Amino acid sequence: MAVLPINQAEEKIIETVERNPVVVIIGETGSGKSTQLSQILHRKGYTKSGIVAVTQPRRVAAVSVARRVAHELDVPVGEEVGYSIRFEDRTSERTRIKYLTDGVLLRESLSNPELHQYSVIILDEAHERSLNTDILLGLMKRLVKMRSSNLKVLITSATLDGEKVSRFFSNCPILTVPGKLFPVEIVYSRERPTSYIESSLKTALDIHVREPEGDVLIFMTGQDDIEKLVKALEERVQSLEEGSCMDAVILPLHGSLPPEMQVRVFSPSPPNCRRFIVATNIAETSLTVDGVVYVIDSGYVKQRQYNPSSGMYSLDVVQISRVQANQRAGRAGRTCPGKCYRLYPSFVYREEFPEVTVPEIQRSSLAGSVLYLKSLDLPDIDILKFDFLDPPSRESLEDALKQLYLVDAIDENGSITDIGRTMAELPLEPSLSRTLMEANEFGCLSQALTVAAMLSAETTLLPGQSKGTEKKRKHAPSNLPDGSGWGDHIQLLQVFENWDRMDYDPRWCKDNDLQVRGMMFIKDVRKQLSQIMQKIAKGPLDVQANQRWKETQQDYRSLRRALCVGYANQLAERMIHHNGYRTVGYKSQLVQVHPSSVLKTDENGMLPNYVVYHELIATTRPFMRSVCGVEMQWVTHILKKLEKLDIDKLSGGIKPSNERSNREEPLDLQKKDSDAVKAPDDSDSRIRAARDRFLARKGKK
DNA sequence: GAGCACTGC
Repeated sequence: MAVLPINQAEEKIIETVERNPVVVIIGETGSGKSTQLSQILHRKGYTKSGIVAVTQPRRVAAVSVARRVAHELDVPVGEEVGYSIRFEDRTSERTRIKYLTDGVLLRESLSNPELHQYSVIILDEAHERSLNTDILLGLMKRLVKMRSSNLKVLITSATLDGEKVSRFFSNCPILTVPGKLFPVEIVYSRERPTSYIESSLKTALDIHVREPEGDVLIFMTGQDDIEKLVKALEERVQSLEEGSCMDAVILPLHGSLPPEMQVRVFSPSPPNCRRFIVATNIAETSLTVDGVVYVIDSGYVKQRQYNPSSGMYSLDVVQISRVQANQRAGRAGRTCPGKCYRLYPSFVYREEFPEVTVPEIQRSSLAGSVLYLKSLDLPDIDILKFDFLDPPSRESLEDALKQLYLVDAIDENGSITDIGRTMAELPLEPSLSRTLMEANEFGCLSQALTVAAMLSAETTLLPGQSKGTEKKRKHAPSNLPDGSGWGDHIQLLQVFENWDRMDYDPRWCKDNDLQVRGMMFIKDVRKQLSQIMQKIAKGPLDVQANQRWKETQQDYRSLRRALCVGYANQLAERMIHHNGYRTVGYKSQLVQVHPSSVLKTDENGMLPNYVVYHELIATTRPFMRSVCGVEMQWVTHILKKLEKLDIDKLSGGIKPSNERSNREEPLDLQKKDSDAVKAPDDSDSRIRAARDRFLARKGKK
């Protein structure tokens, strides 16, 4: 075994850990921190009093690092060294070193808040700042105070941002371990490109003609641009004079590519052939492509962000951070010295790029996380004052409280209810966990379990809709069910029921353009949810997928009613005379049913008066994705609750009077929300009525 | 009448 940089620092690490409850360790790629830290502590006897836990943000990483360590210690996986990820617990009573995803550790701390079984907790890759890591950071801060005598916490980061983490943990020491990357030469563009597809194309061809062998990794923002660039590159490479340079293979790489296409990047390039990999930021951290010597960095990334005042997500192309730019450049120096071409001038990097990426906790809806924290019953903790490394905005926390109140997870004073406690046990977002509980009352639990599982992995439906085949598919009627007109949740239910009737035959998935792996995952999720529901009910429940499909009434009334209760925080009301909707409970927004929806109009061409939606997403316009028609009489209860809603009471009765009135205006100005997608102002009813008439006329034409 | 980056329990 080669000696890694971290082993040379072993003594220093041990000494520092023994004297301090928390230590920050900065180690670049190749330092060996993920595999060696746990072993160093194991050798020093830290596994005698408990388990050494190492968290990872991703499942594959947890598994592969655990395997590696087990191999180095020459033990079988699952014995002294094990791992635990969702659906797969490979640990035993003998396990001393345990790798796990941060989500699993969060679940464990729900049933065992002090995490007694662990003597050391290592939060690895903390610089990625995943939502779960950020919550764990806050919990660790409390935990080291409670268990100061018998718990060590190590936080590792790949960037020099350790100062901030150190300050968060009362100025704990920072150790730096060198990495093992080769030098990467940075080449900046002289000016900003007018089109970065063009610019990438030109740079890629320059490399191909002038530079010695080595693969090229190009970072783009999304599938569309990737496909355009791949096509352009293929044409241009072919037109190059034969024999003037080596051959070329061009490979796209992004998340919606089927797995068999993704793994193509792992087979090495044939001799005398250069590979061009055109990728999203999936190649930044999740997938490591070997053989890359050149990186082309567009300087942009597509990022999802949540606007708490409208309840809407948007997917925006934004500038990357300097940390991200360096991470991308580092991909060129893994096997030998490399080169990184940045398609932007150096002053843009220095003066415009933010230092670090905005952490996920400041870009997401926090309903689920807030419910989780409430269910931990942390004494004397007001959720608005929870100690986050980077606190989310007050607005975002208040939005979470409002959502939780509407689904009965907290009462009007902001205290968690029995319903909320049960919801927190389920690994689902609040709307779906609430739906399951209500469905259990209405006798349609088995159907709701299916819907919840399907929505947990929704991307599996109709994959690989490439532009070429799309038109054909539109005309070829799909064999899949249509939700009986009630919308997408019902369709998802019917799809799974059909598969169940085929005894979960993988061929059926293929015949219907459904990804087999995705559907298997859904089956696992459904099973897990069923087990948790049975545990909560302390007895057997009817959870068979197809228990009563023959008798199912065509209107799925009970299920839709359960969905209406669960999605009380995601309700929309149709405008008079046309099929646009306004959101209820948020700053009123004009939204449309997404065109991919199977929701049907009635004989007059009208959609239901009320729908609940799974998600609001602003792309070219604001859309509701996955909708379900609900009945007026179920909605009145929600409207009454909205009237009673008092956000100050919900936040714990503290009126932050001055602070709040001072802050609200500037916050609105700063907000980078869907103002870009201009929804008409709905405040004036006369304007609204006029617009309704106008749109209705337009509709008739 | 549109098209979504990436994770995770």
